[in-house]
Amino acid sequence: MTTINFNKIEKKWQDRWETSKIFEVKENKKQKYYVLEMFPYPSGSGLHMGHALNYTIGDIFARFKRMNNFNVLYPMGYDSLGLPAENAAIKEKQHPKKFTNNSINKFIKQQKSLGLSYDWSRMLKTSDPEYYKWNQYFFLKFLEKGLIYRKKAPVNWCKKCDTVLANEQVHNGKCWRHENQEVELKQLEQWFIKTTKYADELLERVDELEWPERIKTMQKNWIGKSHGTEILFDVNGEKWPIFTTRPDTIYGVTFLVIATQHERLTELVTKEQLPKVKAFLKKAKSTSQKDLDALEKEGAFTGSYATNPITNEKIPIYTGNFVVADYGSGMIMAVPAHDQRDFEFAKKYSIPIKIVINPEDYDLNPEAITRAFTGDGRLTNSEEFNNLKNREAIEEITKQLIKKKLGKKTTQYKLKDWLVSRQRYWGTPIPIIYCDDCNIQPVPEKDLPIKLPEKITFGKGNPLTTNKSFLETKCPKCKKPAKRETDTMDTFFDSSWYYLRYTDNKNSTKPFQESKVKYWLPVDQYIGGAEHACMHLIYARFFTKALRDLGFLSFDEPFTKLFNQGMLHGEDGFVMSKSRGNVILPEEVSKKHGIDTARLFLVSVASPDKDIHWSEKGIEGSTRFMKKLHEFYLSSKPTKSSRRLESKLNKTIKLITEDITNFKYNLAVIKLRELLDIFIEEPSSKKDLESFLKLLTPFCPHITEELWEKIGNKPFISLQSWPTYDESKIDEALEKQEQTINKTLSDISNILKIMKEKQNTEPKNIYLYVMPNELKIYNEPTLSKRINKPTKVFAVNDKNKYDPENKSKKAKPGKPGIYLE
RNA sequence: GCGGUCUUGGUGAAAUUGGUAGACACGUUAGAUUCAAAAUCUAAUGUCCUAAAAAGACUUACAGGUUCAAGUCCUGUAGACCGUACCA
Repeated sequence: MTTINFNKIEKKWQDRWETSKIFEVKENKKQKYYVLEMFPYPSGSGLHMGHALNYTIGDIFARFKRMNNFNVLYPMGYDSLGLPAENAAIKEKQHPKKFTNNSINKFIKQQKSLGLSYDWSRMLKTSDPEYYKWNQYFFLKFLEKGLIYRKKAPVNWCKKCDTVLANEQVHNGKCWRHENQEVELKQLEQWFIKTTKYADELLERVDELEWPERIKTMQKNWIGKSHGTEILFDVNGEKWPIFTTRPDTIYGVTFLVIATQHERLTELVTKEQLPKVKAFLKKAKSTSQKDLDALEKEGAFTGSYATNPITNEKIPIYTGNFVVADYGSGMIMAVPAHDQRDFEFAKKYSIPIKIVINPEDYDLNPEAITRAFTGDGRLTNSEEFNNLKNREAIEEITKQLIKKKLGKKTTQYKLKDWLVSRQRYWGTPIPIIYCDDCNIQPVPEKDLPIKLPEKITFGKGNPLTTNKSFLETKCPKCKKPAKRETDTMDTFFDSSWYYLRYTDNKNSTKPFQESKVKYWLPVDQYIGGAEHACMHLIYARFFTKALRDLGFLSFDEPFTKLFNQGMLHGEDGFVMSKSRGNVILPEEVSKKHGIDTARLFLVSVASPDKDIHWSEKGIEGSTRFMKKLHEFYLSSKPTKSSRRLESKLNKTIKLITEDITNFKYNLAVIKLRELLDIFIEEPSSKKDLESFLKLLTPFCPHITEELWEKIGNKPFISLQSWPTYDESKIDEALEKQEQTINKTLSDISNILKIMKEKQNTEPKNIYLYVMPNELKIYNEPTLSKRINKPTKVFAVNDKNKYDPENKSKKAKPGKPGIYLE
């Protein structure tokens, strides 16, 4: 038994790949293929097996496409701006830049040791001013185009930190650093991008994407287009629009509810009600929807009233924590009889419940109902609309509202405009200057990038607000002293266009050269987790469309195909993560088993779109395979391939090609295992031995390079062409026969076992009775050898057969009668 | 609350359009090899009935339904997970 020095082999080939630059690409005449994994946030703890799985999935695909003669762009970069670096700065007193660069270097080293075939010359980091300069540039372009505006929006505020907290930094309504400090909500003027301008296109084009259906459904629901009616309610002499999909229930409206986070809530709160409302608002724990839903459905009376435009009834306005501020107008008309949440709210605050729709077969009793009736029926208590079917009433009532100029038909989206302002240091500075005289001024393009100052103090507020050298500047218009914007951009801005920058990552005069983007884009295969279904993937799609309309691009969708990999779980069954403490490090696995073994194991456990469970025992199976492979190739002597091997090989090439194309790597590995066993049993030609290595090389690139060289070839197998198959060599009948014979042999051994155990007899001769047309597939010497007993085979219609117990009657097609004596 | 996903042997899992459930691997057991062990090889291995299944019954979280046929489609129940807009 030879031991394989995996690590030596790995190092050897990783070095050779790097020095020969074989994975670096340029635009050429070949057909391009762009494979991209969602770039990582370089966390301080480095990458674990879960990341390794993600990149292995992409690397296999990139290697496969490369061997199929595509010009493959396969780059890697780092989403290196963001909260964790800043948290580390606060907690560990380390500068975010240093923290980030250390993390990136660690990531690169680890990724290289996984044997990933990236074009490293295209690497990018979003924390590099040469990158975020273009964030600022695009921000200004969007501003010019009218895609950006300012509006008040709530933030989580910690008094002790004197700063805004991310939802993640709020734990049970308390600050992450100050356990006793209740988080407050504060309204701040912030920057928004009009993503809703593209809502329709984002929705419509979902259908043309080759993405998993569930992701497409999630996106559609996230955009959430719905048709309805906007009704104007009179509040203190002003018309407030209210969006509803149920104008048929207008006669049943007994109160209005405004969102607790509504910009104009305070205008509605009367002096008398102020203390009550304030007390209620304090219960809000953070701006996150999750936290909001965890709260009991509650509200408070604002003290104001509105007038129902149809009935002219005076109805109270409440504020409630179940109303979403950014949807519709942030205020709803409540119909307790026909909406369950309104019903519960009305019960809680003793608000009247008025029935305006009855089911077809009986009348509801307002005193007796225990829940809202949300089904269809006929109108009641609705004056001239009584007895109308409610579906028709939606149309009729809307018509009348339009006639009276009290409402209109509208479309609403759940999709909100994108709040890009962040009150943090480690992000792209928003290129805006505030001047007392000239107001809000964009930074001139020639002054970009606005770099983050290096000398800063952490711990109290946003470091940018206290940094004079950053803050103080001159107004670009009147040249008087002015102040810079201290908000930075949401990092989703960075990740919305990075896939474009890879095509031209060193360009210092433009974000990218149009011709390069035209050659490489769109991304043919994007790979990443389903957690990005709604946010990153919508922002990136939006960005593409916005840049298209600004004349930078000439395509509509950034990611033609999308693959969602599953998550890696540790041996304890939980998702692998540092905080769980169940991480497996690639370095350690590599030392023990070799990285090829780990790659093979990771993709063979289960279908890559499902969650994968790591198993220290399970990887042994892959190790055995690698040893078997290595040993076989070192001792193999090429001759001429047998028919059986040729059939199996050609069929396997065909099937594995399909499997890899469909990301069914687990099935491909199974076929490779079966194929190797045939190679071990049967004679094979040099060409076929080479084909096997080619099929395996996307999965195990190092050992296959090594064996490719050992059997007398020049490097690199990574640059070889994918094997083709010859349909005429695939012999399905041969495989069927093999199955039949195996089944028969297993039956015989079973009978032998029983006879030995129970009767204590050991038959000497075996007789098989088979269908006459199947006679040719049973080879007597082979059978005798495999059973280790003399075996005779008869056709059931053979008059001279030896069959004392008439077992030939038992024979069926594919299943012979068996007699032993 | 809204939206999405999952549940198959002792374990990880397969099952392309609804068509032989459990491929492949781990583990376990037995045998071979060995002074012995490890490694390797060979065989068996869903559950139950049975002396024995080559020839019985049952079996894909649970309860129903559609169908000649359901792990797969539909309805409901239970449990687990993901996203929910300042984590990326």
